[in-house]
Amino acid sequence: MPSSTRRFWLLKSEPDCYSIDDLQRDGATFWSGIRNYQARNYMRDDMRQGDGVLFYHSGAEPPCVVGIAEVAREGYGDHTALDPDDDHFDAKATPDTMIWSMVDVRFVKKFTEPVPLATLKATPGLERMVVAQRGSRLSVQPVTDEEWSIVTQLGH
DNA sequence: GCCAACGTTGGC
DNA sequence: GCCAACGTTGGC
Repeated sequence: MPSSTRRFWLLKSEPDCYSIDDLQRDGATFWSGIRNYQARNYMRDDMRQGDGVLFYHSGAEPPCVVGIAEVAREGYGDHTALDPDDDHFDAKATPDTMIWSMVDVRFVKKFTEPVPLATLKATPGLERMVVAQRGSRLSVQPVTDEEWSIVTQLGH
């Protein structure tokens, strides 16, 4: 795929842990703590600066897409894996291997209308969206151009 | 709080 | 390499 093509993603976060309001306050943040290989691979290999990100609140009532961010820095080593005091410490990670990767994301906008999961599931064109699939636990997900267009229109 | 779905681990 | 057991995620 040409590097000029902008792609789209969905990042999950529990709002009690890190919410869209936290990102708005911070402006940007490093997306650390991902400890799933598929999610890691997307961040390490596929996410490009400027890619669009749907910010999703999991564990919220209701769970919903709450806004937009963008990739501000492409994949690099997640240093929190090296810190024994960190919740996401991984004894297998070393400064040489790192193992885990993260990206930086920058706040773009908060939706005026959050888009609940139930709406995603009920909206034509979003049937195949990863987050709408039963048992979907992946916290970093690809989003198609069409899905991005529909969801960002729904959210405003 | 329940539990289905999923990813990972480890015995064999 | 299989697969049962386990821990975690996350909707409901």
